[in-house]
Amino acid sequence: MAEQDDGLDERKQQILKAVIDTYLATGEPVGSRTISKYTDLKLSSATIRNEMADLEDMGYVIAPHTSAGRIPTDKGYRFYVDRMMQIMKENSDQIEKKQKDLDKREKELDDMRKFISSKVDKVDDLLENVARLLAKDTNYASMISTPSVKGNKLKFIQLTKLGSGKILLVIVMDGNLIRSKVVEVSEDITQEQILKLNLLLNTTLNGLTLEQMNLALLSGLESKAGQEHGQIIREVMQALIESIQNADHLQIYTSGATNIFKYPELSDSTTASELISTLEEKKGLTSLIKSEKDSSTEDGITVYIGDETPVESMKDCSVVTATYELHDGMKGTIGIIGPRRMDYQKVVETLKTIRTQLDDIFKKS
Amino acid sequence: MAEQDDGLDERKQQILKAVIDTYLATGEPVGSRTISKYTDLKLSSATIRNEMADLEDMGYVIAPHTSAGRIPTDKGYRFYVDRMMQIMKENSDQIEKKQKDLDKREKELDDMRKFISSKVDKVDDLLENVARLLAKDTNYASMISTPSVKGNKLKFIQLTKLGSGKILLVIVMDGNLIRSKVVEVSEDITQEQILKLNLLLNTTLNGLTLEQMNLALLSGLESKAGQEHGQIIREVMQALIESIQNADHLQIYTSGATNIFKYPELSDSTTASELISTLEEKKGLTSLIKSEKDSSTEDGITVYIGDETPVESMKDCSVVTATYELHDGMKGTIGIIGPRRMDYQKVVETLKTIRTQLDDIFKKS
DNA sequence: AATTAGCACTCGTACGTATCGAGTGCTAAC
DNA sequence: GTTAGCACTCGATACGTACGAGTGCTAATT
Repeated sequence: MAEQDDGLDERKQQILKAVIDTYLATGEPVGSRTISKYTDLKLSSATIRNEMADLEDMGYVIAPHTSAGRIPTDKGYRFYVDRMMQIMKENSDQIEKKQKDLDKREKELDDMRKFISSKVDKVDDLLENVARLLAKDTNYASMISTPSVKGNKLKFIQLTKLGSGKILLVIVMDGNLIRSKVVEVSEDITQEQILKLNLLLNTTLNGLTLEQMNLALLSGLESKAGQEHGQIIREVMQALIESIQNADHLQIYTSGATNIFKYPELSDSTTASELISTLEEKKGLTSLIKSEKDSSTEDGITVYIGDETPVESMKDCSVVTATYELHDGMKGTIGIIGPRRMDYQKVVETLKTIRTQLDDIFKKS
Repeated sequence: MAEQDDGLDERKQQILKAVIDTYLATGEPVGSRTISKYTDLKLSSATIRNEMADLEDMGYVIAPHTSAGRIPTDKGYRFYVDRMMQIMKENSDQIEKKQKDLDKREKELDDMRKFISSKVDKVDDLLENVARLLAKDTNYASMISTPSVKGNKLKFIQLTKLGSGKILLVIVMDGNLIRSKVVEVSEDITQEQILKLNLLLNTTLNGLTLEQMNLALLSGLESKAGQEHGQIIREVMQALIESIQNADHLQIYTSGATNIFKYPELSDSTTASELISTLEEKKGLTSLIKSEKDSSTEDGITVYIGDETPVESMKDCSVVTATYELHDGMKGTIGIIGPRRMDYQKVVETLKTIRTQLDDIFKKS
């Protein structure tokens, strides 16, 4: 009943929640009268006013100008996200939500299944479509990164003579990921040489992860093979090394960038332009992709509010990211980018179900 | 001296050109006084006014409101592009342009060379970078499509047993384009079967273009192979057929979408949103990709002005496209999307040099 | 002591009016 | 055929007023 951590007593919390909830819905500063009616707590606007003044002093809300209602500050949002979303989770307004959830999930699953059928060699398409789906579903912008394959095990390497001076190099990894390349060599290589090389490579490298094939191992292999087979082999090995090192080239898909125009606070032409640029260019998004550990929430979902985001151009946004897992520790990142006043609850939920589904898909393949 | 086609005498043409030129530069309606000073034709503003009134009657320019200057209509732009740009080409203001051109081209060439070094298996990266370059260079939005490989000849097909129930399928085409896929089959196939199949496929299909491998040929092959080798083979063939038919999946890269914010007439939030959406989604851009023939200009460069563009959301834009050639008739399309008042001359020139460079790169590989 | 009613005050928004100036069309003079 | 001159139009800009939502504070109420 009395003061809790952060000095917010029960009632202040309720009022803060009310402010944020209605602000999320309307996007406009919310006044004391509104709350006095909206909530079940039977309090007059005057009382609310006093409390809100306190909340403002404590930095949870702010009034854009003297005679306007209050809007949440980043601190307010943070409190809301950290403290209040779990409470809601356990709470009881799920009667109506259950049904909605079921419908939505059903639809999502359906959409997903369509793309599962198009199998593994189209991971790219799958991810792209997931991004699209997310964006359409949430009305925010979405991004998704291809999972790292660094931890993937090598299944099979094959060199094939293609014609004069050209050799086809194919690398197959766990999860049926394929990388292929045509290598041009200065001299011809004999059929026999290729066969031997194939054998050597497969016996030496098979089952290793890309990580384990460090430079030392590979260049050791290169010189060894070169000793036996000469200069051309060295060229081939060099190409192989390059291929393996480039195999992990991370890709990022985005969708729904234009959703930001649905939120006036982001529609201003320079803000929008910068935002869309970073979404288009993709490079800037890498800082959102998570390394193993820093999953701040237990379930690998992170919420960045306003300035907290590592991406400069998203200072006026909030970003929610989740990781999905391929198999052993290979992670990709999904992200939702929207206005500060995004529906955090819905986004977190959506992200969770999508993540689960992706996990399932990849585990099967 | 007298009336030419379209009823525009020499002087009217000069005035029209002046209007358009200064409007391209400023983006604001241009008045009679401005032109009277700007041009070398020694005419008072009053005379210009009369001429401009005529031009308005004929539909080449329009006044946004009573007391404003004139801006070009689509018809005006069209005339400008069709008639006047060749003239300028031959004209003499190239003294200053030459140097600028040289610098620019040099820079472009340099940038290109960097990416040529990264060779053919990165066509995608190359094209993406060309798009970026174009966008940065012109300050408009750019798009570029991967060339069709329908006309590409098959060089090599290879099936490899990968493990139980899995077969690696690799297709190599002219220009070292590779498509690969892992095929899952219900039963194991023997090593011997695979070798025979490899032989059969290569001897039958080698040198054919993807186009020539029509369904009839392939399914004939399928049943023939199936007869000899049973059910599993049929599955493999089926996968092959799919692969070949999907091999030509066209990709489109875009860049600089946010450049449109540099032009107020496109910055309005709904216009911008629609435009950026179609650039982001890419699907809508396919109508810009050209079939062989309809190169309206001799050199395969097409200029769409305003409503002329086949893309709905670009009604307020102009679009200039060019085709580049891989080798035998395989074409890709480059496009620039900007405001009606785009610098047509510069864009056409830039497009031409880029196209030439692309042609060169691909001819070498 | 906490809550509430009441009220003066603030400030953003909408709207009407006045002013300004760029540019036109037209007429008459050259 | 060209140009000077002038009345006129109309968007843009600035300013003043009215309105209303919402506040903060004080005094009354429970």
